[in-house]
Amino acid sequence: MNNKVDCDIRQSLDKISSRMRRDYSESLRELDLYVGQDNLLSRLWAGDGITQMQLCEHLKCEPPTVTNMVKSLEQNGFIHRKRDEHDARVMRIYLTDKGKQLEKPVDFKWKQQQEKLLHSISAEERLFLRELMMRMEKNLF
Amino acid sequence: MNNKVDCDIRQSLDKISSRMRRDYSESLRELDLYVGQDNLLSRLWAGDGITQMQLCEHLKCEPPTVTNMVKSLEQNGFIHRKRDEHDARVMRIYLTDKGKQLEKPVDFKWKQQQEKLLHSISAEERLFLRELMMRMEKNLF
DNA sequence: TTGATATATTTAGTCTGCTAAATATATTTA
DNA sequence: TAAATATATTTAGCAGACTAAATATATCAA
Repeated sequence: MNNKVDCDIRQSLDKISSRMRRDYSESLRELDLYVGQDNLLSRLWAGDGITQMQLCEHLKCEPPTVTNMVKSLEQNGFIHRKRDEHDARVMRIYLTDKGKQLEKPVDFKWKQQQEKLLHSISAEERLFLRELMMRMEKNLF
Repeated sequence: MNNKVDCDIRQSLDKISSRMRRDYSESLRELDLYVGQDNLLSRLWAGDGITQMQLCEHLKCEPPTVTNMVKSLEQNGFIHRKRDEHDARVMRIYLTDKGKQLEKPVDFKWKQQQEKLLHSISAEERLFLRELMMRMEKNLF
């Protein structure tokens, strides 16, 4: 096994993902969003009124991370929090109108970023790439 | 073009890299390192006495990031800083013995992580994967 | 030589992440 | 019912990463 190749794959992965994150982050600033917040909103666009724990699970991150993101999004008026009526430990997160209106522009930016990453890669190659990625995911989780 | 596939590739990439980062981070804590610091040290193992600007370029990050990483590594005794003799603006970074000794254990952990990611993927597949990644890199930079 | 510009680094402040510990509320069990 | 345990969230504090602005030193040009 050529170890140099393995090494380059990992390093490449790191480089690609950090660069994408950076570019995407910059692009999202035009919408007054920070990278990561789009993913949280994305879950809410699919249905809001969910709890912070559910957001944790979806974002695959820890509770304090959600607390901070939610706080920041609320301060910017994209969402609001309401305590659950039946369980006072639980906070439920709802979109504001301002938050709802972000769906289309975020989707556009996402697709733009997507196309930048993959434009030189054919449909068949994308399929194969996706399959390999899913195998890598399985290896990690 | 199937948009769902495109979407999954990006999301997959995000998931894989953040999970790897998390796992690797945890693994590095056994060596009293934080994720990212290994990469900085790695550049020094290839030759120390370089400037912070050179580290920036290698790590593809901004100067304040290097300032903070270097400060933390210095506080933990892995490196030390010395002002350049001919240009007083420049700080040069050197490994301490403690820093030098980390090379092998970090390399071991890196390989471990590498193998976890790729173990179900054959040599030919790795080659192809690497080629695709390099094309994606080109798309981004 | 003085003034303008360029370069290297630091400081301050923000966000995404994390862990550990605190708080508040629910549930279970003795 | 009271105490122990479980669950949801917050707080505090740290790291990587960023931008904008400050600082210090070099260089270049009039």
